[in-house]
Parts: sequence; structure tokens; C-alpha cells
Amino acid sequence: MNLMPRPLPFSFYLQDTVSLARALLGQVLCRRTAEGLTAGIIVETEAYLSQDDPACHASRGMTRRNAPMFGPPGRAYVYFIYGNHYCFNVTSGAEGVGEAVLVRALQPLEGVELMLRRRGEAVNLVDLANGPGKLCRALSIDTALNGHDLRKDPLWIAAGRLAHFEVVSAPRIGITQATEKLLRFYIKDNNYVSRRASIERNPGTGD
DNA sequence: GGGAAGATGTTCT
DNA sequence: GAACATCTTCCCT
Repeated sequence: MNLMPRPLPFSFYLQDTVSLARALLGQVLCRRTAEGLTAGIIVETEAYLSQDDPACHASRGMTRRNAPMFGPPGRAYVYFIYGNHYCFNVTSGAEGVGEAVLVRALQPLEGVELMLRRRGEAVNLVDLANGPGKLCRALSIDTALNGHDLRKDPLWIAAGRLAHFEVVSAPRIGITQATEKLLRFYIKDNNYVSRRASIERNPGTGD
């Protein structure tokens, strides 16, 4: 993995948000800065929907913060939380419909040394980007990238080359509303997922 | 202008 | 497993 992988096309983002959250698993999030290239395989996501989802930032209409969620799909929605952390989302849904997919964890792929330097505290690969705040730190993602088109340098998503894998659905993490919805998705048995669910369900069966 | 909550991470028990 | 640091955003007065 040395060459810069090509970005996924705009058409990739033209699927419903839940499908996109699952489709993003296994794809590669790439970030270039003056320091170098860093990239990781997306292994965990969460869907935030416009309908019947009070946990979604867009559930009470558009504000200055969540404006990118109402823009075109395939853009970055980055916000600052808890005084310390950034969270990176991929906007989804048609323009005007506030939805997005939160990227929660990456399996480091490229630029590991640089990511280690940025994280500092992390002592091993597993802890490098296994959480939304951690991955933003590792890839140097902040609100300067809010609204950025994810087909373009210096932050883009490229097609991954993972072999077949199973997807698990589970409740979302860190929210206080709509906690029963199974809108978190991750790659089964992947060590870089932030937290495994006590009951691992297959999203295809509707269990 | 003020207050409360928050899609977290770390540290301590 | 629970507490808490930290500060921006949003909503209300």
C-alpha cells in the first residue's frame, strides 16, 4: 500500500444512510498533511437519521454546527465535543435532509509512525484509532475540514481491498436518546473496533 | 449574557 | 465500572 488510492466516486454516497454506514466498512480513509500520508481501514461506523432519531444532531433542524449534514452527501462533517475531541462524519442523504455516518474506528494502514507521534499516549496499534476522538487525533482531522469534499486531497475515502468479512449491528455508543436502535455497525472479529457488543447481531436478519 | 449538555478519552477504584 | 476534565454550541432569558 504505497500509492495514493483513488477516491470513491460521488455515486457511492448516493445510497441511504444505513446502507452507506455498512458500505463504508472496509473502505480506506486517507489524510495528507505536510507531515505525510496517513490512512486507515474503516472498521466501525454509526448511522444518524433524519426521521425518528432524536440522537441525531440534525433532529432539531439546521444550526451552524450541523449545517454540513444538510448539504450534499460525501462531505466531511466535523464537530468538537467534550472540550477535547473532534468527531468525523460522512454526510449522507439528499441535500436538505440532515443525515450522516459517524466513523468510529480505523485499522491503521499507512503512516503508522506519524499517527503514533500524534497520539503520543498510545503504546500499541490497537489503541491508535479505535474511537472517534482518537482517529481524528491520529489523522489530524479538525473543524478546518468541515464540509470538505471527500473525493479530494487532503482528506478522501478510497476503495478498500479487504476480503469478505461479516458485519455486526449494535446499539450506538455515548448517546442518551434512541439508545435501542441498532445503528452501529462494525467488522466482526476486528481487533480495532472501539467496543464489542455483548450481543453481536447480524444486521441482515433483523434479529 | 448565562447555563446546561454533549456521537469522548483517560484515569482511578 | 465510574468519575471527571474541558469548552463549544445552542437555547433561553
